[in-house]
Amino acid sequence: MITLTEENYIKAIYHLGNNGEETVNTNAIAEVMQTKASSVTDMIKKLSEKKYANYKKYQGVTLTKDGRFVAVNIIRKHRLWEVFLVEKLNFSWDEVHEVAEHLEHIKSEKLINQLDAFLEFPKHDPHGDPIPDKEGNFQHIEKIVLAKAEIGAVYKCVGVDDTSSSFLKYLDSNNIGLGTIIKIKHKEPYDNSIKIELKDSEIVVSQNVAKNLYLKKV
Amino acid sequence: MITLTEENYIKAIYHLGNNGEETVNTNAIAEVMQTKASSVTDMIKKLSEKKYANYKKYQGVTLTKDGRFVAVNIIRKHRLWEVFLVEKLNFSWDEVHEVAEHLEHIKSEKLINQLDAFLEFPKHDPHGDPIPDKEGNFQHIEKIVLAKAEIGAVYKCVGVDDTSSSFLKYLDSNNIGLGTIIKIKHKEPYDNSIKIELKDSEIVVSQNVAKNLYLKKV
DNA sequence: AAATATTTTTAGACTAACCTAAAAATATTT
DNA sequence: AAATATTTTTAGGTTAGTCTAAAAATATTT
Ligand SMILES: [Mn+2]
Ligand SMILES: [Mn+2]
Ligand SMILES: [Mn+2]
Ligand SMILES: [Mn+2]
Repeated sequence: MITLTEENYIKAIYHLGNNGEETVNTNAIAEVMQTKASSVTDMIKKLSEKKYANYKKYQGVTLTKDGRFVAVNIIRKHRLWEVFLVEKLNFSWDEVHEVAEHLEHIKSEKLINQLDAFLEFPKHDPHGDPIPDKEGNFQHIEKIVLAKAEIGAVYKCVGVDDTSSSFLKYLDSNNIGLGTIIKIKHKEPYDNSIKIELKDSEIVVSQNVAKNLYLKKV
Repeated sequence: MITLTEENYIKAIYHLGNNGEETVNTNAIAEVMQTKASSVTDMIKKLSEKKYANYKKYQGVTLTKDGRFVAVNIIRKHRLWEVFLVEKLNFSWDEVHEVAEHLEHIKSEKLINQLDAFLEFPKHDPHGDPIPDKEGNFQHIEKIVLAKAEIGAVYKCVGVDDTSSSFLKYLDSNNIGLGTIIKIKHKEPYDNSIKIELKDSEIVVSQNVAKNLYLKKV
């Protein structure tokens, strides 16, 4: 049996370690989990005993194969529920994350596989993130961050890094969504802001925005 | 803040007390919650402090108005999710209860109201139980139990008391579902079994079955 | 390479939800 | 109305997940 709290730690370790590849340290986990480092140490020990994590004192933590599988499965559920909320229940993309944080812990194979079918096996969630299949496989989406885009080139928006409501609402208010086509007009060296051309407007976005919006060349 | 465990106790008290009307005693709660009486006492005290229950030592417990509202809301969520599972995800009526036990604790007003709309405001769940609206109101469904049906009369099946998978599968295997029309042929005084006529068969059901199937005269 | 700073772990405590065993209250028999 | 049985509560303990404060290990500066 795996608890809800254990699941959340595993997911945090997976994301912090760049999809379960790198070692993650205690303080980083404490920060995203909103707890103290000492609590994290306790939990890492437990995850290690349960064979979800590899842990050597003072040396950080990585996920085992089992741990990665747990993580990918929770992410699958999270993202499928996000699609459901947007596609079927008329949520907007800035409202789904919070609810999906809870729905992702419902344990029923049949539920999630039927949901997947009901949604017609979507490949990405409302933020452009890939949805793992039953076996835990998913494609890496090709994308670059707006901050590193070439001047003059034309791109399609394919994802966001920050999924906070405030960022997504900002994008909404500037008519930027997944699929939106933009052209890079100018990069301002002074503050790293970027001027982009949209369908019928031209706007300047801050470095902060430029670091959180993913693009693909068209 | 109300915990998942508190919610489950409140729901149990509501159901045991005949929709929050009657006093419920400690042992009865312990039985349905699968815990010990001493744990129940602890929890009742907590619910009483939080104003969800009225409690006098040794005198059993009733729900307050707040407590009943919590209960009805969880039941609303439970039953809407059951409808969703059957109508949209192709679950059968004997598979939904378990999953709904978890889904009923997801806390999001918007989620449940949108789900309600998506399902087109269903009035009952897959077991014939009424679904409370946003305000917590629901109609009492008129029904009698098969055990008390009149010989010779014709009825429609409108609900079940036992929602266990084994009972529901038994009904399935005998082609009895909600909406099925039956005629009462004979009551056997020896063991209280009842002979009923279906569309193209005649079967004898045990007292146990007769006590768990609800009917309405047609 | 020593001193200092940072990170991580340990030690000991707290709360929620549970347990067992014993005591107290209430209900039922005699 | 006593005696007995049943129900409920209390007392004290356990586990998961958290905390603070202090100790230990590692990293960075001087
Ligand atoms: Mn999300
Ligand atoms: Mn997402
Ligand atoms: Mn149910
Ligand atoms: Mn039901």
